[in-house]
Amino acid sequence: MKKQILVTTALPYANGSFHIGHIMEYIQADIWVRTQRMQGHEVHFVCADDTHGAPIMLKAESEGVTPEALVARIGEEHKRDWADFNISFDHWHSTHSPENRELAEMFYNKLKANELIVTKTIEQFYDPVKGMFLPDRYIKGECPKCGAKDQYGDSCEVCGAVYAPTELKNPYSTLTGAKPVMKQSEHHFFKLSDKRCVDFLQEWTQAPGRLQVEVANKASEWFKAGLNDWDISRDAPYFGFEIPGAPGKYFYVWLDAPIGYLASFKHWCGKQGIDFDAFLKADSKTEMFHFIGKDILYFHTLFWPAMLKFAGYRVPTNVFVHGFVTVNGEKMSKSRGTFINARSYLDHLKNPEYLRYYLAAKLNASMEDIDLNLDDFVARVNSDLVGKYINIASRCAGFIEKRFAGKIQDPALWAGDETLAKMRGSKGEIIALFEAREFAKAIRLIMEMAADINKFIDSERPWELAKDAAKQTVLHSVCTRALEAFRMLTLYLKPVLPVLAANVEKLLGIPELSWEDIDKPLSAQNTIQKYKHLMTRVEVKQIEDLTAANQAGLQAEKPTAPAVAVNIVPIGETIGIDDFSRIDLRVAKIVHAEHVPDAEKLLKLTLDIGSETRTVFAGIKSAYSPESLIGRHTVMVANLAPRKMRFGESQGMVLAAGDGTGLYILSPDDGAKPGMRVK
RNA sequence: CGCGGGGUGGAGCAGCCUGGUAGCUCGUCGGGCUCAUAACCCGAAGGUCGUAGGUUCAAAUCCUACCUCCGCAACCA
Repeated sequence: MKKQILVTTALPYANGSFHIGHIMEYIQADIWVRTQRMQGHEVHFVCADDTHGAPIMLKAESEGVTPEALVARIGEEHKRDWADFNISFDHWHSTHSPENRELAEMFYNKLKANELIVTKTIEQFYDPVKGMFLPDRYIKGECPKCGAKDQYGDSCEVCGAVYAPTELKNPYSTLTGAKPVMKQSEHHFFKLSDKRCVDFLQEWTQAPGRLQVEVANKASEWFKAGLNDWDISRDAPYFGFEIPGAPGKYFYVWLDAPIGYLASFKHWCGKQGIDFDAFLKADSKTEMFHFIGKDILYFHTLFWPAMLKFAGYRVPTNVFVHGFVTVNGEKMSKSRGTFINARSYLDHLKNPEYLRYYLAAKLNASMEDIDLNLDDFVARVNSDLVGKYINIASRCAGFIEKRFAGKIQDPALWAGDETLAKMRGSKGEIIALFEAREFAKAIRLIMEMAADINKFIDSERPWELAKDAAKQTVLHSVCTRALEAFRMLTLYLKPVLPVLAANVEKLLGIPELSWEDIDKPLSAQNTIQKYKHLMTRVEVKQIEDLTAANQAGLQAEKPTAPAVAVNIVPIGETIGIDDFSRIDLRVAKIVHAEHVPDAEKLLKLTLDIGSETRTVFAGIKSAYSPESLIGRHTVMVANLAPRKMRFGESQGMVLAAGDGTGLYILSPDDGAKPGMRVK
């Protein structure tokens, strides 16, 4: 029976370019979607840019453009990127669209009619200079426990203390440097704590066989803690949709983001003449799947199903959760050149199918992180794809083309071949693995078959048969069977490698392959074309260039960034000369510098100040390597009371300038000697 | 004791649910072959399956504790 399926991937936030983490999700979903389509199912695969919220508003402001212009520009870039990775989205929309506004308002009104919207007055930090409420991420201050400066409102990265933003000492807004004040505001909440929601979500998330077990476990943890109401409004100024009947209040970006799935689909329905309402109605027989990363589980397993349910729509059939991409075993890092964005991959590696294959060879249905190991990437692609799989065609197509005028042997002569029959018989297993998102298992199975065919060719020795006029029939048979095997391998790999498959279809002179074609072997109708390379190997050099370019790109970015946004903190209160002279500043020579194990921000410095040496822990790891500091002169506060830290005693403080984005230690002019007083 | 997921030959992974001589790809070494994009085929070396206990006739696999790595931590997006 033909299924009707709606598939989405998580909406990317429209404030930056795609990196391979985004692309991994799209590739995973795309392989799954293509598997379904090849079975003849009706699949609608949509996504959109997530465009609202304070960060986009502020980024647009800093660039001197409107938010609309910013998200339009990013949207165009996104579309080019996914298209170049052969992701088969039917439609790509934007949450800043008429459809989304209409749907968001409707959801809100329906939830309100269901008595699931409540208002409460809350207190929040407010930046009086900027005139806006501040999300926690824009507030910094001194740690209430250890006094470390420039800490965020949730925890201290120096001493590890955890606290609320209101406990920060000398808090300031990272936007203006102003001291934030507490201000009251009325917010709208979605009553997730309502018994109807809790009961429904309990049942929905814990239904056997629906969510991945890890996901269901995580959800049950949340139930134990109790569900809290969800704050869905934000105060102006905010880039988003104004809440109906609540002037100055806007929908929180996360409210309209998932609705954006439906907005995108609705737009697509309009173009295609599909009945949107019938597809989405509560008792619809259609299916709906969301591919997401583990970081946004909460939104997709709690808020979203509850919103759909109580607005009277059908709920997701399932939510497929994946882990994160690491590169060479670690989180992507700009300084190591492993922060690979989509465009730079394409510029250097050219062929998106390398990545599609590599990721497929590693992906499974769990939410484990997946590692892109660059050495392994080269080995795997070259060995599996080129050496094993494509090599089969390369070994045999030439014989058929040159010696048999491109015609394969009469199928009646090899119809009963057991190896081929066995390969055909794997169809069900392979489709099942793709559908279960066990791509790595499917690839292993397929590559095993490719290895078998290479062994077969090797044992039959077509190159020797070719020299013997009496053995032309055997030669014809061997090459024909190998090519038929190649055709099947191509079919099995088609969800992963759509472009390569299309080229193979041309080579073999066959129509577009779908799953049922497994039973339609090559025949006299097909003419094998002259073999041309279907895929070139990945050169190690290309990978080196990619990482080098990423590092170079980072260098180039640096000088421009601070120029746009230097955060000037207001001048402090006036002090007398007496106050100043109490601070004993000395020229210090950094005689040694080293990393502190387990410390995220600290370097341990040994300073020579003439009369003695001091040990100082400085929070400058992010900006300096120890090697680059040794031998330098700088300025330190010599009479600061020693402070015990987790890693030892810090006997002073090194002076450095910074605005939260960069960090620059001070240096005296040449000639200054350790121990000289600075005044 | 915040939560989740890992730790298997040099690298990347499978096996673990349903205990029973440790498997795949790459790399290394030796051999073969030459149709093919230095490819393919055969063989070898290399592992106390993170550590310590426990259950069992038998544990990579089940249980407990610990060590360690990665990621996450809703009222940020």
